[in-house]
Amino acid sequence: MSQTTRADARKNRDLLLAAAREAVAEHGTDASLRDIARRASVGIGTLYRHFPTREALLEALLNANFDVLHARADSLLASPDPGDALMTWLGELAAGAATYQGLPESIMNALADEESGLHASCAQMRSAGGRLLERAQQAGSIRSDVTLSEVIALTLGLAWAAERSEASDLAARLLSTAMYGLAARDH
Amino acid sequence: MSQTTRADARKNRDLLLAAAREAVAEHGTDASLRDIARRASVGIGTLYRHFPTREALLEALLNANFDVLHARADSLLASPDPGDALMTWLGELAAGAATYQGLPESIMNALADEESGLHASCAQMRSAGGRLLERAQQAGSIRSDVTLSEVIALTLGLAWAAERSEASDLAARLLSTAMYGLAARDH
DNA sequence: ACCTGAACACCGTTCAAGT
DNA sequence: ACCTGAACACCGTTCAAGT
Repeated sequence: MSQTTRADARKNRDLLLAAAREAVAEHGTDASLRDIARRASVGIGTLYRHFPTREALLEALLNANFDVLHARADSLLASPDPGDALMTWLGELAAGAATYQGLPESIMNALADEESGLHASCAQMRSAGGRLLERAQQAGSIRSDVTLSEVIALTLGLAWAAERSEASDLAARLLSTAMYGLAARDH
Repeated sequence: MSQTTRADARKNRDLLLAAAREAVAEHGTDASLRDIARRASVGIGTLYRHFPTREALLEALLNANFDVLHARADSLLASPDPGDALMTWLGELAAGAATYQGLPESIMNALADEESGLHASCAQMRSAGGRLLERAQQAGSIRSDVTLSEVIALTLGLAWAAERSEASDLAARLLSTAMYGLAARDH
């Protein structure tokens, strides 16, 4: 990353990331690390030197995706309907988690484990959603007794379920159903 | 199983099941098969002879649990409130799926894969829930556009999410929230 | 400073050899 | 009919030896 990085190291890092992207696309989040090193034509030790854990590798892989989700949350914060804004964002979270097989699980695990190399990214993502949730609750469109962690867990749980299903729109359908459950009612 | 089974084979089967129960309780659904054979003081080949796949072993392990769930569905079919009955049963499904770590995933996979040794048990369980869902929909307490597979996927997804969380009541909380979403509304 | 790959301790699964 | 465990092809992870 820094400008003092040796050119060969920098190149290996890039090769590893490209190989990882391929392998994870094919085999999901728990793709073989050995296989990734092989694809990158690099020793397995080199992979470990650049990415000490699988989660650190995933973090590098998903960086851009998290940034997009974060930016989306910020822009949705300015949209007129707070309830719709949250719903839209959760839908994008679910869609993003469907990028790679096993990703909902990786994110969920990372949120629960502060030591995970993926924790910071995920926690930041969650916080971004938190602002949308607060706004929706203050606007009275979402139940006030519901927690940020619950909303995220719900969304990732549905994304997880959708992974193991032929119905490609399952996540969206389940999410929209669940949103009815999250809606505040005045009776 | 049959009465012509040799006594030693029968004994090994029982030893394997007891060992599996222990190992799965400790390490979840993907406990090491080798470790199970070791705990049973049996060759790894013997495990494979009795249970050709991990799913077949799980099936034997979970048999009784599925029977209970099935019976519960039947008895709840006679309860006065169809909506409550479904909710209660789904709650018990979620609780049952929390028996072993990884069980929601095993069930979900089995439902999606007809070749799985666990498929029949799970499909039967799902059907039992189907009768409760139909009744609740005919009574007008559950939205009619919702599918049996969706309701099961929703429930297992929430049970899965609850696995990775400190809040022990998360599954129940999420499920009750989701049930609001499943409720039919007359406005 | 970085890279390599052998080495270690595990897997799941099969199958020839035994009783 | 059933049991055994060596054998095979994989893992993740570490670390001495190299440049």
